[in-house]
Amino acid sequence: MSAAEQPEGGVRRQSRQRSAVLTLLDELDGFRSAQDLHALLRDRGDSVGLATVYRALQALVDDGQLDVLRSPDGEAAYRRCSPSHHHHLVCRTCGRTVEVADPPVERWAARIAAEHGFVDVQHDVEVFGTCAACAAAHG
Amino acid sequence: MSAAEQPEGGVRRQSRQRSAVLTLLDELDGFRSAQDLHALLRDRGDSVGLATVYRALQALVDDGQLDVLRSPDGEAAYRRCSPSHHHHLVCRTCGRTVEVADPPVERWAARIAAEHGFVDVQHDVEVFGTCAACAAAHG
DNA sequence: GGTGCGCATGAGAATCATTCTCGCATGGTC
DNA sequence: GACCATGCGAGAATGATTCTCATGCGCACC
Repeated sequence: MSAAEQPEGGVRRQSRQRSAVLTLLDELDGFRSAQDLHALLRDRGDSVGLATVYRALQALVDDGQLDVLRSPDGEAAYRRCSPSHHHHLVCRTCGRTVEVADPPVERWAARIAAEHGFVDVQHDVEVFGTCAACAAAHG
Repeated sequence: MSAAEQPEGGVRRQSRQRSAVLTLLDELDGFRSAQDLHALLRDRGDSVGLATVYRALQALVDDGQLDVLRSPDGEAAYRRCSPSHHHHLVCRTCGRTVEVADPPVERWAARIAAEHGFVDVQHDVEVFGTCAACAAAHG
């Protein structure tokens, strides 16, 4: 833990557990917590250790194959998504997620940062709401 | 935990510890974690329990006097700020923060949500970067 | 097809932030 | 000045995530 940050790791080995995690995420369309995913895997018979789920998720995040979201109570939620830059519109009732890619926000963030002399800018945008289906069911 | 969510609390009592937390936050201009704040209070001689710091912070957040930010490693960070709606531009090196209030993003979020049939919309935007001072010091 | 190396796995312990418990102190009110 | 609810503090409890370490197994090579 002093210097080398393994530039491109070694081989990323294929394993039953990792494909199980990825497969499960492919079938779900909302953000799920690591604990949730672990429970779901157990349910469907794919016995996987909790630590392994965390490791698999981190590896996938590193690869850019997953997006992470931190719920207000501190739990991390993961979701399979396209590798290009985008943001999320999340239903706070059913968890359904829509990927949103919109140049205006990107430009806005860049402009705001530039105005204040900030460089090397990243941004983080999430929009929460109630989707049409849930709003209808609720009313 | 069944029904009553004390609508407007009772009396919010004044105490040495609460003012100490608020005073400290007034003097700092970046986001600080609860643990940090607790340590700082101890350092300056204001002996305050950790639980009390958390309670005070939550009360202040409820009052809208503080903003909360969740760092990627799951720690919550707090900062004194204006009560009106705004977002933050945060220096990832020194933690310096600039409040940004800009109508375009608000409109963007509302539009995106509307396009997908979402209602009752909230959004969460943070912009991270390196401020001019830190960029200069670093290069 | 067989062998070996090294990363991956898994169970449980460890860690860390946060919340809860409970008895005591004290602010604010009458 | 007394009373009662709310705040305090120390430490235990909780819950998510990470670490440890012995064993398992994917994959490259023969």
